[in-house]
Amino acid sequence: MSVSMREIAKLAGVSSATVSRVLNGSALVSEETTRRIQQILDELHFVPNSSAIHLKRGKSHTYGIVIPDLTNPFFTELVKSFEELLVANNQELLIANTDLQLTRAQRSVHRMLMRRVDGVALLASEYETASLESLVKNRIPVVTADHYRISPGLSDIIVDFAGGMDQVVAHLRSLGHTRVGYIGGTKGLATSKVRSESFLNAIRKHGVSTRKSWITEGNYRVAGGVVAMGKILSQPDRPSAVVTVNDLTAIGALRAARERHLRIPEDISITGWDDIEMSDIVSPPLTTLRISLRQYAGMMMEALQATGEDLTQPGRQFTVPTTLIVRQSTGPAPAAAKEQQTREKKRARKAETTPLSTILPAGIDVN
Amino acid sequence: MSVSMREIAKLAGVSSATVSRVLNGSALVSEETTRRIQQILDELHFVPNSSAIHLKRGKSHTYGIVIPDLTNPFFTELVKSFEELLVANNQELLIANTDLQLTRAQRSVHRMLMRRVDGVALLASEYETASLESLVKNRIPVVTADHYRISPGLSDIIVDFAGGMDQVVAHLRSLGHTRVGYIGGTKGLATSKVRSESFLNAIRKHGVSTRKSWITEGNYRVAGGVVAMGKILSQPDRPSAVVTVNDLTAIGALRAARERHLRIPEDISITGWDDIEMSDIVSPPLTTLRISLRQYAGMMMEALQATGEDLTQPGRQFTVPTTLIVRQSTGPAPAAAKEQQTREKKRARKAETTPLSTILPAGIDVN
DNA sequence: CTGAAAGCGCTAACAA
DNA sequence: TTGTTAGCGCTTTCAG
Repeated sequence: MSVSMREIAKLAGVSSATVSRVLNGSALVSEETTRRIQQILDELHFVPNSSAIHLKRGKSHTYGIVIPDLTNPFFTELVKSFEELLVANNQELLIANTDLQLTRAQRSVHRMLMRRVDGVALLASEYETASLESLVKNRIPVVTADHYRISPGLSDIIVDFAGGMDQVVAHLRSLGHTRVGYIGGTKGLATSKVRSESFLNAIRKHGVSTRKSWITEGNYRVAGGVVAMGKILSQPDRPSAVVTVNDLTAIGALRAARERHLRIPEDISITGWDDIEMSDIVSPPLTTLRISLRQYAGMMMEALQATGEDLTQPGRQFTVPTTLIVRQSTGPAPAAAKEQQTREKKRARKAETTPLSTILPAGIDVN
Repeated sequence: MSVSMREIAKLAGVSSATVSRVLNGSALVSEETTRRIQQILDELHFVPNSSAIHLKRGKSHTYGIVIPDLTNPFFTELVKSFEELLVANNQELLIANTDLQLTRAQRSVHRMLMRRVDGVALLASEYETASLESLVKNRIPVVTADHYRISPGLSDIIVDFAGGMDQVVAHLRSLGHTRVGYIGGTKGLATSKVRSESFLNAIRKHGVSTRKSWITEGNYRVAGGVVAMGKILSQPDRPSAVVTVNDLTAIGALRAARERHLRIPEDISITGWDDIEMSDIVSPPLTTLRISLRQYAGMMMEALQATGEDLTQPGRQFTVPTTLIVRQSTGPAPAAAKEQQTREKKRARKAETTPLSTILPAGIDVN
């Protein structure tokens, strides 16, 4: 076992209360004793036991975050932003990775409960009501992502899918695309449904056409994008652009297209969503929708703190906006259905019809 | 505050000791009381307070891991493996991201100390002696990465850089490369030095030449690779292959080469290190050295547990091997110094001189 | 089979 | 300015 306050006190010839006072900088302890105690503290490398403090004070100063996939950059980047915020506020972060497994999600929540965390950000989408319920029952503030539901102690942050889809589709339309496909997220998740509906609405609004066989599902990961894009590309009649549900999916789609020797964006345009660091690094760099992670993390904090004050409050609904980032994975649509024949023409027209306003690479400091 | 055992006890008309017994499944409590207590437990969604348990039992059942960059896939993938191991062992993982800032590293270690973690994996390289020292002084088992030093309570895991460099350089040599450049890691870090020396040794051994201006430094990130590769490529006389210190650096190098319209591997070959998931996704997929993260995580566990038993033991030195994964970022060397002229010839010879034994993509389940 | 009591390391009245 | 005391929520002898 490590050193305890009592031992320090004994060595200094004072009571543990005095040591505690020195440790907390508080109170008016004589300079003399302070110095003496401080010296012993340093010598013995004393570090207070947080469990004891927590037990006594009843505050854990810890927030939890439950994410579905630690290897998805969107989440790690978000975790990073959130952690920075917490550290600045003298709080700790407990991270739990569920790997999309229900049991792991439940255990994670259970651990957070045991820790008596001050709040939980639940970004896993496969949680069932049980986890959420026990959190709420235990009066712990919760903030969810794209859950589309709030209640006392439960806030929610939704991404503006409608607005974002509107932006991408408008962008594609302005490039001349009228036949657009879609790769969505895991089937059965509420957020997947909202996203695909937003896509369909945008399609309708902008007079762009699609067809059932061009609407596919992925799993928010690269592999899912590869498979889904394969399905779209194996059809005799292909769309000239494919909108995907997130950057990892888009990267998979890119890969599938490359395997079939299609040029991007000359033969087919692809868009992503999230603007993870990687999206500017793949070839070609992805046109995507950026979500400000600082903003997102800030909303999580705000939601958790607000609810923390008063658990009877209804909880808040936040909406995080998206920004269209145009890079090289989208370009003018091939003129006609038989793309092959139009390459020459297209090259000639390229200079005038390319409204690509490229922005600086994100997250890459080249100098 | 949440429900405590005492309240449960009161409701069940028993003492808290009995409730504790039921909770721990232990002892011989009558079925009748067990059932009665269990019901109340369920009804009230009771979850024990881990701080109290920790305080009482003196065991935190928590390990800590300090990493320099949460957005570097190598680390997140490692964290994931490590966490899986821990969860299987009923332990928890406390993650700390230092973002390469010394103060953050120190604070992280301090938090781990407060938590009385059972062991710490210190993967940050910028830690100064102070952090390590307080860990050791507090009798907490520590395992470091590429620290090249062990002592009582302090184990170390080193990657077999010598062996790995030998493999890459041999591979390049067999492809006809005799002029090879190198992009290393952040200057001043011990591990960077070991890596570059390993490279130089391998170069010598295989009769490959390099030159001072081809030996550059990055920062283990994409941006550093871009800059370093830029320096190499801006020289009138270029190497035909560049070995880099990790995959992120290699990806940066790839990017820099692409910006200069060089074809890879036709014009220049590039190798990475780590075999992160992304390395098989970029274009072209990277030839790299794989480090088994399961193995690495297993070693961390083993080291921590072994030292945990007996802190007077000297600590162990582990070496993790590497496996060369050949993908498409390396190919036959251009025949002569003036690469441009040899393209045609090379194409003709390609069939016979290409010993690329491509392996299946890692981490991508296409079906 | 169950309860009483002590104590893990710390803080916060309240006294002195 | 400092010490005494009680107690946070739990486990664990030791009695009964």
